[in-house]
Amino acid sequence: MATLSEHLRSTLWAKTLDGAQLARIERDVVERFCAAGTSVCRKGEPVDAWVGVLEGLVKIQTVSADGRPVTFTGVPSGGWLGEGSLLKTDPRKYDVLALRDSRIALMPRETFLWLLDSSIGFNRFLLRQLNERLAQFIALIEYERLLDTDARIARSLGELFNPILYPGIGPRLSISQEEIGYLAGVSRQLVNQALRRLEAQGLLKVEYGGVAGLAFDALRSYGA
DNA sequence: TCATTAAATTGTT
DNA sequence: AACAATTTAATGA
Repeated sequence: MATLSEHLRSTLWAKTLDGAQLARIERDVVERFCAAGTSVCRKGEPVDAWVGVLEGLVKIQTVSADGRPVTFTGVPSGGWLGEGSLLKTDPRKYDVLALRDSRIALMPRETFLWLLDSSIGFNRFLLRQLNERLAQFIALIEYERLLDTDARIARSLGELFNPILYPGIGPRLSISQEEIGYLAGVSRQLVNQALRRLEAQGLLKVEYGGVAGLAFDALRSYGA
């Protein structure tokens, strides 16, 4: 199993840092284990760290007034989240839940702000990530109104394979159909049927415990 | 290495 | 939601 240090060095943003910067990151970032089903951080808490997913899968969601959970997006290995909340002083506006046993990295706010002041490469990474996320949420509104099961699942998978936000993903995504259901907000049965239809269209391959060979672009624009 | 068992996941109703 | 079939992982000979 890769160490925290190895994980940090392999992130996109760390590649642009010099030795001294990297040394401070490795000193300040702490690792936390989150078991499947437990929360990584909760809505309403003060935001004191940038959150990275070293291994595993988490989802970002809020709970609506009538108690119905609404998932915004999933974040797999290699993803980082919460930079928006770190730049403001408001409490966190959403829950982050671990869908699987996950190793989580926490970069203290102070370190995050220091990096922001000292590394152009880090700023470039953040700008790219914020821009990508914005596009993602615009697309989300579009699909929310379509309410088509196949399209929602295609979009969810397309997000999880977004190479800009989540560069650590390989050609295969290990995710059960049940987990896809949680992310897309549909039942496992519908996920199963939708996956078969998507497979029939050549957009992906259904495998045991995961999906492979995804046509990333086609999935993201599915139904459009 | 192989056989057996348990656990996880999938496919169907 | 429940059930059966399938795949993987774990165990021990």
